[in-house]
Amino acid sequence: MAGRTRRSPTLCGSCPLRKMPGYRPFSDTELAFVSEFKSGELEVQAGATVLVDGHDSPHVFTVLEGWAVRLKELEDGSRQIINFAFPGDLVGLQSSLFDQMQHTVEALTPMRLCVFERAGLWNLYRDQPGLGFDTTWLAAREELFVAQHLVQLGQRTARERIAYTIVYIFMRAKASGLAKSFEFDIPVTQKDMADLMGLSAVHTNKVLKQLEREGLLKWSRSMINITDLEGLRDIAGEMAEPAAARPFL
Amino acid sequence: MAGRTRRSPTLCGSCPLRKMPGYRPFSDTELAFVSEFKSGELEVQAGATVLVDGHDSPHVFTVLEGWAVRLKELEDGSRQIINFAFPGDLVGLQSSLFDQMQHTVEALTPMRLCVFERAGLWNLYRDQPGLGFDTTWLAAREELFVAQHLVQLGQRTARERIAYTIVYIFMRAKASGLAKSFEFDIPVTQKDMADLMGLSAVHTNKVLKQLEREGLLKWSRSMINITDLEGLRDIAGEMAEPAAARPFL
DNA sequence: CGTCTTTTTGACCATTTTCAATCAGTGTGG
DNA sequence: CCACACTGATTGAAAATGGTCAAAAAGACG
Repeated sequence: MAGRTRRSPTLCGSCPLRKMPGYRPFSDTELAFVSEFKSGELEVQAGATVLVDGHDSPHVFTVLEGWAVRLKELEDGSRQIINFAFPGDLVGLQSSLFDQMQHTVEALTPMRLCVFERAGLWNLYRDQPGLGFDTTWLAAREELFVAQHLVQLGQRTARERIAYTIVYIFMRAKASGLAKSFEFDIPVTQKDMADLMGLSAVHTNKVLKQLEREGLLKWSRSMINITDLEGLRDIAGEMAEPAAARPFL
Repeated sequence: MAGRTRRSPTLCGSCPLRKMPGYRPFSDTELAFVSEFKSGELEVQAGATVLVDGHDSPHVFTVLEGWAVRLKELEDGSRQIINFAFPGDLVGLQSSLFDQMQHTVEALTPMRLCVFERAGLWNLYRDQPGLGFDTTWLAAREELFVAQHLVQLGQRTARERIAYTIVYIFMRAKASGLAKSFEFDIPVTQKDMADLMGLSAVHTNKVLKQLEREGLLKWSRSMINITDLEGLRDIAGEMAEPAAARPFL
């Protein structure tokens, strides 16, 4: 729960996400509502825990900057990453709907998150049906992504899963402005990738090295360079993503 | 897409689900809205395909009676079951939100589904914010279930996954009135269980037999008898479910 | 009954895990 | 600036969980 309120909160009117292509623009009344709804900004360091499994939170957040993971930790110490959270993604909705988080949210990079009072969520549905609709859209898209991950774990080989993960991360990072080209910062360890795809870190490394030998990618330190996206896509298989401009709060 | 309109559609006012414990009751205006929103009823046979992956559907459905599976079929013929759909569950929302289904929905038993026009969904958000909220609730719960499955596939052994699945099915079937006691009809083949938990049918069978030898359950034909729920729970591990009374449309 | 699907079992195989060690990169304090 | 510590990456060898193949048994259905 490390973090502090920021000195100069971003104004919704000049929200950097709204300028990005692929993000649905707001109407004036929506903008006014969200500006009012937003109660603050949370800034956390890399590695910080934003939300804790099993706990309640009075807030919902929208990622403004940075990457996070949503993950589940088991008693035996193993962990399963459920998905990443990128800018524009909502985190903590579970807490508002079910009174308690069912997973933990951890920052992979320094992050800034818009803070909303859970209590105000109801007003959103009442006053801004379009934003209510958007919230459902975001929740359903999240389900879609998790289901796609499930398909990988259930039916595909380690090689396919790894290729899928690379393409998935690239696609999402690109869409959220965190990757400008085929070479980009990836604040994800090989262990993280292993924990996402249900593999051991050792085997993940072996497969990655093999893909590297085949000239598909190059991963050094926290930088990845995708040298053959089409090749990776072929291995990865189907990668559905909603076409429409995505909403966000 | 087999199915036909039913002779005598169920009236929302006398919806059997509303009488079930654990289902959130409607207010009068909500009831009136949904009665109007409901445009028909779809009755299908066991094995019928309700919604097809990759296709668009002008409808959203609420399961009124019966079980379905939501699944993804791969090019190589393998399939991954994403989740079951029980009475009260919404299916086809993806089609309304993303213009196309990202999975197939198949009936496991004869089913009846309430039909809603996708075009009317927007009115629901506008006129009945509470129901809009409920729709988000349902979508988020679905994500929660899929994430729980993901954790099983990623981190747990075959034995644990099978025990988890049995308990999960029991819990959901009980809550939706499809299981009255520890012994109930289970219209799920061992292959289905395998396809849900990312295992082979052969290994699934071996594990099930082992659990049977240990006196935890008995599964003959399409009937399952849970003889030691606590034992299964111990193996299954954490089984989160939202406590609050669930909404439905 | 005869056919089809599903379940069951045994034998063998292999993808992936676990274990063990080394190496590389990064950060810290003296 | 260097020794030390720590985390993450890399590699090889051994072990194992779970998969594939094959075939028979048991239901289900017309």
